[in-house]
Amino acid sequence: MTKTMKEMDVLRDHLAKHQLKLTRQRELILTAFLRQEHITAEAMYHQLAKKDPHLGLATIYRTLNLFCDAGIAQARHFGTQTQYDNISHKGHHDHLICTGCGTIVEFENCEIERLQEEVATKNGFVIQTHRLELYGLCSRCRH
Amino acid sequence: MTKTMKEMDVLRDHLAKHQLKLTRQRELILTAFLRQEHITAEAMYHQLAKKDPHLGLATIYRTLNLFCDAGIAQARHFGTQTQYDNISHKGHHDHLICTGCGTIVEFENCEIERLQEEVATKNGFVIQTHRLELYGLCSRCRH
DNA sequence: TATCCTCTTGAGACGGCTTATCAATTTCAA
DNA sequence: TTGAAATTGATAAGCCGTCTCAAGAGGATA
Repeated sequence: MTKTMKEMDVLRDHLAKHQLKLTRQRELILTAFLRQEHITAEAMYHQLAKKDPHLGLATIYRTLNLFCDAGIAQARHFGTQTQYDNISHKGHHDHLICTGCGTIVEFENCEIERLQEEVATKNGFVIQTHRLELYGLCSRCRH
Repeated sequence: MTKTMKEMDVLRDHLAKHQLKLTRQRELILTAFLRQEHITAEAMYHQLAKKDPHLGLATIYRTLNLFCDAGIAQARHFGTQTQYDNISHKGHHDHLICTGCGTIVEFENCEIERLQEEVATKNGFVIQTHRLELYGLCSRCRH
């Protein structure tokens, strides 16, 4: 079973549970979405314009938000725009963000993830996803 | 020397260095800002409406952004709004958020914070602030 | 302290991003 | 195949934050 199919099943499951329907547009957007780690609605709009010139921007926003509800995507506000992160990659990508120049460095740290699990367990939670963003100045912006 | 005075001096210093002026509004907003850990422009607008009904929202935005330039505050996008964090505030907490019922549990974990510093240093960053949110199901919502 | 140049303010216009509206279309269970 | 219900595309509307500009305030200088 490919990764794409796994996500598609998650979507199908969510749709069934909520009396929603699987449409051509939702399949198209999911397929495109799974090819990236994160993307904005606007960027996807341009990316898909070739494949379906009539696909509306509103539909993309609606669909990406649907993916968030289904647990496939996660919205992250950065600057004035919303980034939609692919959660299946997300588990291992946190962000260091320079408040000076906006540079984003991705990192992963198993030890931090382990401690997160520990905190969650201590509070009776089971983690589905998380968001960790460190804001500061990169070496260049400090001078 | 009180904490308020220390921040006020930082502001004065920044103003002097950039040929800016210390106004009644800037003093008022700084005093209010230092009383909180983080606040939105809109919230501060309502908070200060009693003290100065003519204080404009644009002035609050401009002033909070000025504080960011001066290194007193830090802007962080949260939801659709911008949160202005008080950088000198140390008692920072992170959040465990239940995706089932919306319950939010605050926690702090020194070990995680230490590891964050480590990651930042390794990448040449100096952290100003951070945000850590763990999303999952609480014990009640799992059943 | 009075003067004067410059910076700041307040009010509202403006612009970018996202969501709401609604008639036409599509999905899918029966 | 049919029909109720969900979805779509186009665009209007809404929200948040910034810009504009005339009126007002700060503060260096004498």
